Amino acid sequence: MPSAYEMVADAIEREITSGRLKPGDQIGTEADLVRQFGVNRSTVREGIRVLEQSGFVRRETGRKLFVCVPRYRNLSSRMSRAMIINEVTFRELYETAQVLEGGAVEAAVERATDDDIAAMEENQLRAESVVDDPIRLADVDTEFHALVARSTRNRVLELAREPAALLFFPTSEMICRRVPQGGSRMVAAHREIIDAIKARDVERARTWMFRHVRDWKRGFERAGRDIDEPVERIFPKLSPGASFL
Amino acid sequence: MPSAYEMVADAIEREITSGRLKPGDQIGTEADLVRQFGVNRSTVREGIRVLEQSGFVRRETGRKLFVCVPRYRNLSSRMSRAMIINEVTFRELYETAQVLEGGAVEAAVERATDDDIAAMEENQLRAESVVDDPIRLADVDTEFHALVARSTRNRVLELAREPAALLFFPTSEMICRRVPQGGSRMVAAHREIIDAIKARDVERARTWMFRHVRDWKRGFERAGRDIDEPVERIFPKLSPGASFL
DNA sequence: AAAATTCGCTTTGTCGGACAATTGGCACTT
DNA sequence: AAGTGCCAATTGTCCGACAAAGCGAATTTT
Repeated sequence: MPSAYEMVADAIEREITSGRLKPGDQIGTEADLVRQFGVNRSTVREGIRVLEQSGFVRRETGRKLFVCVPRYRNLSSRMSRAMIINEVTFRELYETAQVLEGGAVEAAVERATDDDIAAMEENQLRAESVVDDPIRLADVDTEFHALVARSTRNRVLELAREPAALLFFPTSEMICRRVPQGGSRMVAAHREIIDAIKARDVERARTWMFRHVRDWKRGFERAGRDIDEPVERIFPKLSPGASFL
Repeated sequence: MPSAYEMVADAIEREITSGRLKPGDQIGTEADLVRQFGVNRSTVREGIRVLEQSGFVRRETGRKLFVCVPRYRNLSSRMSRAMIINEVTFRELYETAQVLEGGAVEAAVERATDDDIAAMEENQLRAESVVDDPIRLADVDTEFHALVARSTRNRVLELAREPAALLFFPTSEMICRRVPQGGSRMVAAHREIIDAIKARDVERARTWMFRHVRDWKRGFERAGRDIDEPVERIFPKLSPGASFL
């Protein structure tokens, strides 16, 4: 027997997943829902919290409850935190990065538009200008990979890599900070990858992405870390600068 | 300024992510939290709903609030629903499946234990026995891929594929039902994959996984579907039989 | 008349208290 | 010691209330 607040949340969620409520639609006020479901406002509010947390509805600055397309960021960030608690190791992260970034760059070679490439070039300019600033460089690197992923025009793939990607940044930052020439190698790899995408050269793109990710692992090892160590609290907090996502 | 219930949720979440509260630990009663945070019980309860939905805490049949390792199933299923609402296409699903299942089988070749292989063999036996029952076969197929993923000993990779995998099942079922000999081809492919894993033959494993996934797409096409069609409501409900996940 | 301001209504966030149902633990019985 | 029944604790839900913040409309100002 599901409790009342669960029924409220489920009922509204069904309205959304079934398409009867579409993104952008407004949901009634709390008082409306009270009347609609015949439960107390406290109960309605608990149901709303569930939906809000699920990402199905959003409230904007204390007002107006409206349906929204669940933005992945929420879910991804929660998955990232789940991974931390589960004490996943750097090795797991690395291996997954090879698979996902390799797959992403392959699809990007196939589908990247001129706009996508322009965005990467712009990113590259910024990368070159902050090559000696570990924090900024790690941030730019994270963005670079997100740009590659977006170029795939594949939201499922983009989504699949995001939880892990959120954990890339903090480690990248640590690596850039501790490994001399890590920055220049990174920028050089990006250059090759962009050129390979431009030339629609899948093999070259995969090769350089592979090297780039392998460098990332080597940097991690040279920084004196054990790759079988949990990524647990290697970093202070989750990607403070990844605001562009 | 964050609202009170958010502060409660954040505070408890920090206790968990920082490691001060460990999985299995009990969190005080609602009354305790009321005293601890100096807010009303309704407020505490809203905060608890948020945490519960995030997967950080769980309540067992109306009692005892305890910290738990966020189990991915919740998050994955939510991501799947998000993908449906975003109207991802079969093509996106297919492309991602190639990347992820290919990567998974490669890691599985490297790390599968005897137990893993035994589980796959057992799964294969069941597959052979239900080769003409589309629903059961699709269910067994989903389990097969989950077994491969588990063999990787890579929770990040396992997690990355799960949201997409939850969408595989319903389409598999449709394909098995509509394409004659789809079942036998599937069983044959599984056989090859298992043998390749046993033989630690990466190339063969990748090749057959690739064929297997490609068959899946072909089945989809032969069933008269357009692969650029949103997977929206191809299926009635989300994986009713995937209880083993 | 157009723009700015003020006033009031609505809605949210929070609070305090209340009650039935369920559960856990404890004392009591066998 | 094991089983049983009672009491206290706890949860789910409800009711009513209030301050703060936003929105709209009426009003005032330019």
